[in-house]
Amino acid sequence: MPELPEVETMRRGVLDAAGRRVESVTVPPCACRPIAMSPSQRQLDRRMKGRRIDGIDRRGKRLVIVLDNQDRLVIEPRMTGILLVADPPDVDHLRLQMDLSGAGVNRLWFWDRRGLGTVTLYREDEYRTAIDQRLGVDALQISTEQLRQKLSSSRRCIKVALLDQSAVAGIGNLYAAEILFAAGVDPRTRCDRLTGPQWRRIHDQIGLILEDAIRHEGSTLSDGTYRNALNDPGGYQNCHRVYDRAGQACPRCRDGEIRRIVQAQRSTFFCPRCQRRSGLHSTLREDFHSHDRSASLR
DNA sequence: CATATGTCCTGAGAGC
DNA sequence: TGCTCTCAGGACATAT
Repeated sequence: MPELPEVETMRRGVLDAAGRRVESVTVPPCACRPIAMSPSQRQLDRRMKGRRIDGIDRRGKRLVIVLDNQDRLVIEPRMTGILLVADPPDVDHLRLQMDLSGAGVNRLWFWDRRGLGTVTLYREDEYRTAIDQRLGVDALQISTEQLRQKLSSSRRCIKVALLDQSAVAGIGNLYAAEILFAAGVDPRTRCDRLTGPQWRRIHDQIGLILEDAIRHEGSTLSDGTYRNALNDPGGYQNCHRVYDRAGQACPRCRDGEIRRIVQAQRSTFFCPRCQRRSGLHSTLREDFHSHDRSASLR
């Protein structure tokens, strides 16, 4: 389920494509129905052929390929989409192929088992209105004050609000759970009841957890779907402390059990002992956070 | 306006 | 063994 760390890993994995020219954009023969693509493959090919790739950016969970005429190809991996320069896990779910000029990395593939991903080519002004203005500040760029300003008047639970891409872009279900655990905040806390220190801890942990996950090249869950551009699994799944660990002992307090609840039709995992609604926290909790920080930087 | 719910999709795993 | 059912959660459309 690519979230910010996985998409950032994809971006880094295909950076070699920058500076090359697009030779063709095609849909490989595959058994699946086509993914949502706009405009059509024929139009994509026509508009991109011969263009130089000026940059490969990321905004939240979206990968943005910037062409020399300032058109932008936006790839949304959603649940199972990945970008590859190596051979794909199978050829049955290849959705798009981009052939590039030059030696070395001269082919990019978008592979997506479930096919919920999308590929869209925007002109510069379309990109501004459809992507730039609709998405919140990237989770790695947002300040504590910006985060607070966006969410502190909301009545939603903090876990649900963190998934709102128009507030802050890049956090999904998995990292929301890990961030709130590290921040010691109960995921059911309403945004408008969070204290200043809680907002600060949440903001700190957004940066620390996401950066740590990027260092580990993202999370490859038990279904093995997520891969980096070389088709290698990530490593951050071994660092998860609450996600998909219901019933296991809490890695911090050891006594409590990780609980699974459902919020907005999505699983939330947390430790009821370590994650409190109250803004007050004990000395023990401070120890937890300083320990947490050094662990994250390891 | 803010917030909540339904929908798409495929394959893994559970239960019988 | 093979069938049916449920679930995973990204983003958006529609409903409240």
